[in-house]
Amino acid sequence: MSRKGKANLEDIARETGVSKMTVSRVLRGGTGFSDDTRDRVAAAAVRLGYVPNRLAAAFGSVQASTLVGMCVPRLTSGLFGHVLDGVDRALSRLGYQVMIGSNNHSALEEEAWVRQVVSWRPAGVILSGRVHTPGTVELLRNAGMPVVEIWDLTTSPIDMSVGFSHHDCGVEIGQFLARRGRRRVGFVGALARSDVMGQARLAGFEAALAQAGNPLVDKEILLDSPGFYPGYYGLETLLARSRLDAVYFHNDEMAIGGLAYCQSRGIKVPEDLAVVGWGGMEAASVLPMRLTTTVVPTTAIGKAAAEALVARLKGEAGQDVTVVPTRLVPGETA
Amino acid sequence: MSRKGKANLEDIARETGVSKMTVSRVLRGGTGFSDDTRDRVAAAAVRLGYVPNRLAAAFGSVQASTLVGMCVPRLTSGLFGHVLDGVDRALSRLGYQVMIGSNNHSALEEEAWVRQVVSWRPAGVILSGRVHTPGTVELLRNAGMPVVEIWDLTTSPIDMSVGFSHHDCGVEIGQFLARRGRRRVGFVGALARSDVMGQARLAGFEAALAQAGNPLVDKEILLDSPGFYPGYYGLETLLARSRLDAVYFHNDEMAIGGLAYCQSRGIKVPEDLAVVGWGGMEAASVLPMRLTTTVVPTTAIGKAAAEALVARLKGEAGQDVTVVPTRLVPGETA
DNA sequence: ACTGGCAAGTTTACCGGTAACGTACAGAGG
DNA sequence: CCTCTGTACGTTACCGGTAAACTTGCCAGT
Repeated sequence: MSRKGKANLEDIARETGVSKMTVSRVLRGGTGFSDDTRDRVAAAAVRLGYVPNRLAAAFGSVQASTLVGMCVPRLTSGLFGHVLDGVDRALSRLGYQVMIGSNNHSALEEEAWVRQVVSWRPAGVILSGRVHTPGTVELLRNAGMPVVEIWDLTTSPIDMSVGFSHHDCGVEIGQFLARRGRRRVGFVGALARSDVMGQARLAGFEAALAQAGNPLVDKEILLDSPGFYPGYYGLETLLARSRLDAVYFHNDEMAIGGLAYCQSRGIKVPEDLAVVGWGGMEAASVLPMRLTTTVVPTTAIGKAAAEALVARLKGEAGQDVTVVPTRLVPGETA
Repeated sequence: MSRKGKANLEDIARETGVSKMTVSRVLRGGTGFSDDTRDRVAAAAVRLGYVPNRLAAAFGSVQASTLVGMCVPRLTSGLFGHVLDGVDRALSRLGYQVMIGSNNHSALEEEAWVRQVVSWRPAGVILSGRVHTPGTVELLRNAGMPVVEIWDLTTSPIDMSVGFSHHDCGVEIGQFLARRGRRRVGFVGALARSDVMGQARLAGFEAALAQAGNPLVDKEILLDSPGFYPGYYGLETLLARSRLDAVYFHNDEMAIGGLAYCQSRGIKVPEDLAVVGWGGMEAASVLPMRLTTTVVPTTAIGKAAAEALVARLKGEAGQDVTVVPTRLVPGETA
């Protein structure tokens, strides 16, 4: 055995009396060897406790990498956990491994991550969002590997895009509230400018409200991360400033926080105030009062992204832009 | 430039008029070169758009890998999302990359994942739980790399262990309910036998109740995954069978489902029925009624695991077993 | 008997770094 | 003037697999 005490192809070759290359072909399930050779090689591999070396494989030939990089804004987000799950399931079934990263909603942190991951020469990369630094784009273009941008659809992707339009989500809710006769509408958000996609929802929302003749009355956008407490206090702040009959929240967590505030102050939902969230987190559907929200097909997006990536790797012709539609699910809060 | 159109060390060396090795040393921030050489090499690297090749680096030398594998039971779990975040933050700050996997609470799936990840010759591996197949253990021992088992503490780890005792969590809640005078206690769980750690909590819970003289009256363990609906219907089934004054749930999601059931049936919590969860999910603390639960320091566990791993890699003496204690947080439901 | 063709291999030349070791040169010390 | 020492590099030999080209043996067809 080699000096590291670990068996390699050459050790198996020596054991079996064939060449290294034949062992390589057998272990990768290729052709060009007899059944007898196959069995002897396989037996020797088990006997010697051979562990394949994907480092050497990926290093030696350009297109042998089975590594895929995936970057999400925050790993603690329930939604992205499901996206990640969809990606991981689809890819691991096809023999790929996933290297993760998070960018904290920052294009700069994303570039830093891309720089790291590209140095591993992955087969492809999945990014979240459509906003990237010029450095990121250049790096990925030069690398010449498939790139899938998920979550926020873009018509001019770096390479491929899978998701839906955040802007349209906002429009849909704006129209929905207008149809329901809500006239004094507000918004509670978080992460300030850094969450570009939340901003897109707000922009669509404002546009739809303006179109309907009842522009957004007031908004409260916290610097915090979009959780329960910011929802609670954000609504408190907003209602202290403006009289409203409907509030659209950054996401379901914040909306639930808002509902808690309403309950604590005796504000009747939906009579006095309509509450709408975004995302479709599981908890929202078992609350005493089912939240009106936009359900995002998280796992499906992950799966579709993985499949688009692999299709491109296999040279199959796929579409560059895949729309995975969201669904407005009316609950009891609006 | 080389045939692939991408610059490598040799291209930079040619540009700069030094050797490949000197370029390598400069780019890795070593010693043995003049300031002038450093500047010229760095400039050439930028000019040629050099992208490091970690594949070659990790392949060429045994201890150069900056890859860490991390396997969790389910990527969709909110708790593990936070653990993953803790791991990722700590490791990426130190220049490591994380390769993820999920095993769906199955030791066999875990072994399949370990087999894949080990073939990338990572610097170390983080596993969730203490139950592994003999194949997994052998594979990791032979690989001779640091291994951290997190989440469920074990006194005889493969290598290192970071977490807490699930059994003790169960004991603590059992004693807590006994102290509060609950006499007819039940349990609602999920995932049947496959979630070994949930089983451990149940075992500790039963032991503590028996010790207190009021053994567990009844339990309902579903085959489903531990979510809101299984909590709802699990409690319904259990209460149809047995009269109870307290129920311990597999986790907070299920407990919240149980609370929803209580609300829908007019069961008064905690007067008629005490409800206790496990995990400390954020949503549980903003419900109309704060859930009594065990809060698990998820991010801290991830961070501690990452730090233990890196300490071992750097040859620093660290402890093999790190306890990250959980905290029983009494709410309004028990 | 000769040739062509195929299955079943072998041989060789890399891939891009890094460790280990070798060496040229400048300045210090005797 | 010569040796010694340290700095700043250069050279070489891998790491373990893969692609591509080449060889061998066997059989069928003419």
